[in-house]
Amino acid sequence: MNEKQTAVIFKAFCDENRIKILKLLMGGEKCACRLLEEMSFTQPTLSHHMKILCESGIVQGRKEGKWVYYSISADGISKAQEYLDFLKNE
Amino acid sequence: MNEKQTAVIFKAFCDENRIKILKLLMGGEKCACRLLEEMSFTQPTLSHHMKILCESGIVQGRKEGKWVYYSISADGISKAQEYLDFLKNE
DNA sequence: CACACATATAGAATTTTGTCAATACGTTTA
DNA sequence: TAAACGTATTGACAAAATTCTATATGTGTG
Repeated sequence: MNEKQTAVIFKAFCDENRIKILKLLMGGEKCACRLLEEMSFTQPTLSHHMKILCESGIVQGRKEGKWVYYSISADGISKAQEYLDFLKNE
Repeated sequence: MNEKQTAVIFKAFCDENRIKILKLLMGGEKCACRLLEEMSFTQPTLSHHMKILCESGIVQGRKEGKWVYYSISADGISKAQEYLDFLKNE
């Protein structure tokens, strides 16, 4: 994994609002509209953050009719964990 | 740990150049001047990145005479790992 | 003490990121 | 089919991050 790809993964965690979104998703899968209720910015901004979270692999989206349900991806987190393990044990 | 503090920790990993610096530090403690040789930016820019890495707790600096030796902090990485564990197991 | 060297800080320029309003797209429902 | 609803995209703007040059600070050396 190169430097750029690693940075993309961790982009998920370097913004305060995205950490808050992840906190909300810890309670389980949530639809975008429910996340929006808890955040203090507009719908396009949420959409932007969800894109970054999905690109990082830490979050996954599932479309169902009009709604998109987001949840935390254990596999995505594992990738991040592998990097930290690697960094620690050398 | 609040959202802001978490974001500060992970700032270490969300820039390509900082990932490269961490990679260099994986080989063991290195002085700033040696890191600078490997990077393709100026000395003040390195200084800036090292400040962010130290503030995140992922890197620690040790001053010796004119030189500053930087190394990876296992404790810092553990903090990041704790957060990822927390995120995963809910 | 004066100079050289390693690093840090200040301030400015540039680039990237976060945000919003407007609008497009896709799906459901009347 | 038209309207309503949830989400994504576009484009503009503001804020933050990255980078540079110039300079300051601190430390060792002649």
